[in-house]
Amino acid sequence: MTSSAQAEARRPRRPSGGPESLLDKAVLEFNARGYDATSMEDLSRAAGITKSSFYHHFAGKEALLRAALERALDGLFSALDDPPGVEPAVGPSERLRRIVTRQVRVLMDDLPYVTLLLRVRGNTPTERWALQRRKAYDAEIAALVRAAVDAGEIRAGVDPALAARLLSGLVNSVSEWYRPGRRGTASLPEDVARAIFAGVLPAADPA
Amino acid sequence: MTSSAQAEARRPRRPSGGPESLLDKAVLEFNARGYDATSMEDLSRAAGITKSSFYHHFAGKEALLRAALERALDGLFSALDDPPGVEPAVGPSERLRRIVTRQVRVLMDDLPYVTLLLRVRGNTPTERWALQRRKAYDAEIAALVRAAVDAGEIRAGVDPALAARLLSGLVNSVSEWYRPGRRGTASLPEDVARAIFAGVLPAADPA
DNA sequence: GTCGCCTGACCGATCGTTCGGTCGGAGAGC
DNA sequence: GCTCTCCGACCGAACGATCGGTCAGGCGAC
Repeated sequence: MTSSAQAEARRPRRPSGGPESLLDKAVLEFNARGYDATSMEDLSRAAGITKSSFYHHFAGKEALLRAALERALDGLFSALDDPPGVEPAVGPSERLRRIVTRQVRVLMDDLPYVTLLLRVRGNTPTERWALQRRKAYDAEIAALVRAAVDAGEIRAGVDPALAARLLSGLVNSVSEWYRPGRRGTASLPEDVARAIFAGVLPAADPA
Repeated sequence: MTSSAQAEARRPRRPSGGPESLLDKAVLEFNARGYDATSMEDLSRAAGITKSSFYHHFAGKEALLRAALERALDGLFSALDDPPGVEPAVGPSERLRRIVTRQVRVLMDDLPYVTLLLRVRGNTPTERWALQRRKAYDAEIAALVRAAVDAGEIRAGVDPALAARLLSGLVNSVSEWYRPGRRGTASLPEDVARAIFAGVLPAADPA
């Protein structure tokens, strides 16, 4: 670094803020109105530039969607593995508990991106590609649930396929109401995990 | 009935099948592609008539949505009350259990309509109206959850507001994967209720 | 004839996208 | 220090396509 200008040079000359900032704003618009109902003019207005300027940073509307879904999927799959340095879980049930808490955290951190992913319908090749990757993720969860049932860690009579669907539904539903900055959400990942294993409305212990 | 033709006369001269059949087909298209991404031409093609013929039965696209959402909301609210002749539940917890099972049944019976409702974003006055009615429904559920916690029927430490959201999320997630005609879904309403009160993955009893 | 149902042709508006051109800061040459 | 050139960011105008919706009329049953 011969001068500080080298590091500072990343600052854009105009107020757009670069592709990352544009993507952030676009995803918010997509979530507010829905992808199809959001026009390129909506996006450029939210970004403070003209429609044609937007095409200088992104190839088109679908490229924007692709970039957003990619980020969401990467986040999701990162929840499958323990962070480096952590000793592996003892059984499938404990592994599931860790995944659930991590997935909720991903959902909270990348809320707009994951929300967008969860609403994809499959209208375009990009959307179908995302749907397929999401299906692969769900299959991993389902396999773990099956392993936990087979290991005898789960009460007899629970259908693994149904349990896996309800588990995903419960976890993902957080995206429909969680908003960052809410008080009392620091324990949300653990709260959701507790709801999975003990019930959303567990009966009171007989006093 | 002076002749058998009288009963048969309901059969249309042309293949449309009347407003109800049109609404059924339209809702299926809405769910497959999303409301905004579905054009009136898609709808008329699915119904086997031309676009302009469609306007003979419905005032427009939004009227179609309104009729569908109305049906979904009526179904939802019908789950709040016991059917006539049934003695009332003893406590809020038992009342919640009955509502959950009935709501799942409504979801299974009117799957496309409820699915459409659960995806509404609020872009038009009709959508905002539906969102408002749905919010009122959720408030009823939340009040019941609070009552169950206050009555001491739920394990101490459970946050009523969070529990109500997770409950709705778990129940409504059924719409994302349930398809009529699946085997082993006769017990689904009770299975979901069990997951709410005992957990999606309840720990095995120590043998 | 009349009425219910249906049709093809057409409307203005808006869609995602493209294109030619403007603007201003950065770097090179002197 | 002062030009000259370059280039990335930006813009206005317009493209063909498609959108939701309209309209005047045809056709068959009663």
